[in-house]
Amino acid sequence: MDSQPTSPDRPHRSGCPINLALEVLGDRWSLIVIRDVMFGNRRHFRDLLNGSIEGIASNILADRLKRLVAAGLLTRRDDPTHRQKGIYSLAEPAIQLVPVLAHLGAWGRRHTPVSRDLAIRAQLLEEGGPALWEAFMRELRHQHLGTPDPGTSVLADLTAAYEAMRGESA
Amino acid sequence: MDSQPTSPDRPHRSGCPINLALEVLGDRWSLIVIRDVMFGNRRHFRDLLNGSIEGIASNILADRLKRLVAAGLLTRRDDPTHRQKGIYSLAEPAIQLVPVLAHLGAWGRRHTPVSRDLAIRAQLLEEGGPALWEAFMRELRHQHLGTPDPGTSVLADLTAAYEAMRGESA
DNA sequence: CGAAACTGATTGCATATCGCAACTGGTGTA
DNA sequence: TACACCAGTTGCGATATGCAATCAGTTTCG
Repeated sequence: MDSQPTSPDRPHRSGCPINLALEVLGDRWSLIVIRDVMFGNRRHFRDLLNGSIEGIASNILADRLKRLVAAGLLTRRDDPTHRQKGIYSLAEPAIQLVPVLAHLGAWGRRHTPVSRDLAIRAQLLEEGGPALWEAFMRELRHQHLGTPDPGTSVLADLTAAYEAMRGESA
Repeated sequence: MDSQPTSPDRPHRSGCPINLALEVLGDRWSLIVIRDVMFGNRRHFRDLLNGSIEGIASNILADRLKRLVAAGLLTRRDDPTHRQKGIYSLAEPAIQLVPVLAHLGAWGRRHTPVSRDLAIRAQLLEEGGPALWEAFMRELRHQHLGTPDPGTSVLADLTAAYEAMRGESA
């Protein structure tokens, strides 16, 4: 039984916004899972487990999904095509992490030894700026919350750029 | 002997910018320490230990300072007024976390039960936007890296607002 | 000088979490 | 019926955390 740094009943360390954000997201896996749901559109347990380039363990994944659902960042609903499967979706708070992830990616690109193919999405996201983030967030709301189709697809562009970059260096 | 999730010799989980950023910052204390150096201008071990509203333990603080110095986010120099003291300063990579912290604070303010007084700085930082962040970063470079005095002081404004808010609710 | 207070840390220990691998019980497919 | 696949759990050794006590060197002050 994995329990976590911030269990629902534990008192908060402080009322500071940065601290409280860290109490939810401040570990080595939570944002990785959100990233994979967001940019990789991985919606099932197995997708997230097998598609994880960082190699998340199944118990950690199970625990993080549980926690993130409890924290209101993800929602889970049954998959109608498979009785056992659950479909995980981003909730609005997670969608509002787009600017955080964009800046975090930009920082990583500048200050850590990133690989070229994996950095291209961060670069496009950074260069697109707040306008692109907003478009992306609209798209995520459509995909995950069922709001009207915004028409454009930032995600497709990001994925295409990544695939192109991957093909190039292969 | 505390060692840490990302020791210098351990291979990286992946070359993804977000992952690599998380390998440096993805724990419950690293960004708290950076926040306190940045916004609280705490430059000594004891300042950080005693001033910590979240109550960081001394061994964790010692370990994080060591790690952050090793990662190039902080620098440490001897204090000329006290042979034993070290003065910790933000290095450029840490200063470039300002937008990340601003967004993270904004997110926390929106989606977690923040306290009013501690949220005011996040609010001002959010409302100020990128222009204010740049001014703040120039100020941090002056304070921590010894670049020319930019004249303005964002930090003073943030601190004053916090003090005012604290006095109000007292 | 010498005691007391303060400095940046370190140590020991109980508890919690992580990472890994094996496993469980249920489901879809042929 | 057999088999591959599914979400998720369990057990366990290694590692990290939280807490209190402690350490040795430094400064202060009588």
